[in-house]
Amino acid sequence: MPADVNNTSRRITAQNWLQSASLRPTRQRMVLADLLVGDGQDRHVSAESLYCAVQDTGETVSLATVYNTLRAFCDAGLMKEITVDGNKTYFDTNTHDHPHYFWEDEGRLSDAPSEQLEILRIPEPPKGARISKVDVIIRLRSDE
Amino acid sequence: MPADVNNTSRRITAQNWLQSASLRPTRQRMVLADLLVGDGQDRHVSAESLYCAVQDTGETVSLATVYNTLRAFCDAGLMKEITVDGNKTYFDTNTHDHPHYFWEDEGRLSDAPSEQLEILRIPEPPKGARISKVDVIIRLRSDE
DNA sequence: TTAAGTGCAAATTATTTGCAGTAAG
DNA sequence: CTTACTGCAAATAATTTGCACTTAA
Repeated sequence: MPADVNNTSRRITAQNWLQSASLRPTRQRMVLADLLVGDGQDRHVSAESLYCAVQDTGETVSLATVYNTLRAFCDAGLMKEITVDGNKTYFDTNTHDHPHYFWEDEGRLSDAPSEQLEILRIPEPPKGARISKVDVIIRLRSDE
Repeated sequence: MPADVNNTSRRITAQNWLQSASLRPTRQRMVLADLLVGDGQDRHVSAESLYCAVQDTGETVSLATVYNTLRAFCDAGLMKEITVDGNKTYFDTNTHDHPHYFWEDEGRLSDAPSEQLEILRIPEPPKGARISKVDVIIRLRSDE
């Protein structure tokens, strides 16, 4: 077994994460940041799901602040917004371009193994335009 | 020059299109269907954009009916819903899986040349799940 | 001390729905 | 005739915003 299964040494603290984007470490932001990057795993959340996660910790952050803070994290480049479902906005702590699974039955988003995606060529951008992002979303349904 | 530049012979009439899905050819549906498949081109619309297109023809169809009818066309398999922007729902008359360009500046959706997209391998679905659809969205920004 | 952050309630926006009237088969 | 379709106005749902209060620097 490797020495550092959980990659503790490279784990980013909520504190550092906020600091790296020059965002003030308020109590609310610390609570959210901790839920988002506290264990070093990539997270995919909606405002609502994150709000529920906060409540499970016993802490208090208003729903409006969850919305505003997720926006702030995106503006600061700490997270990326992912559009998969017209009714909800999802946010990803992994800001690199990578494919996603969207579990249609549950409305849940997760990473797809990017090493299993091999794209040889993508359509080139029409003249006058450049590619800002390429989304690959693999929509899943549970077997019957 | 080829004999049939506009592919007239294969062009589907609004009438036939509705008929093929056993949908009653009401005046409103005929107006919308005509705008959607009348010239044999694939169309990408939002409820709002289609509603405006209707008004340009001088015809009248209520916005609610545009919404309901687009839903009905999707339910009948005549169109596909495409999710690219959390604030608006887009519909495509081309029901086959194919890549899209999304012009972020204008909020416009169009087909990307699918022959320029070469995907060698996509992540396999986790056990218990099957792939229902793979979306490839190439987001574009105008230069400078 | 002061600019930024927070929370509430109200506003906004896209879409859906209830229902009474209209039209297609 | 009878069931599906349409249109309006009201309902819904996710997200944003105005503003008075609080807090980090």
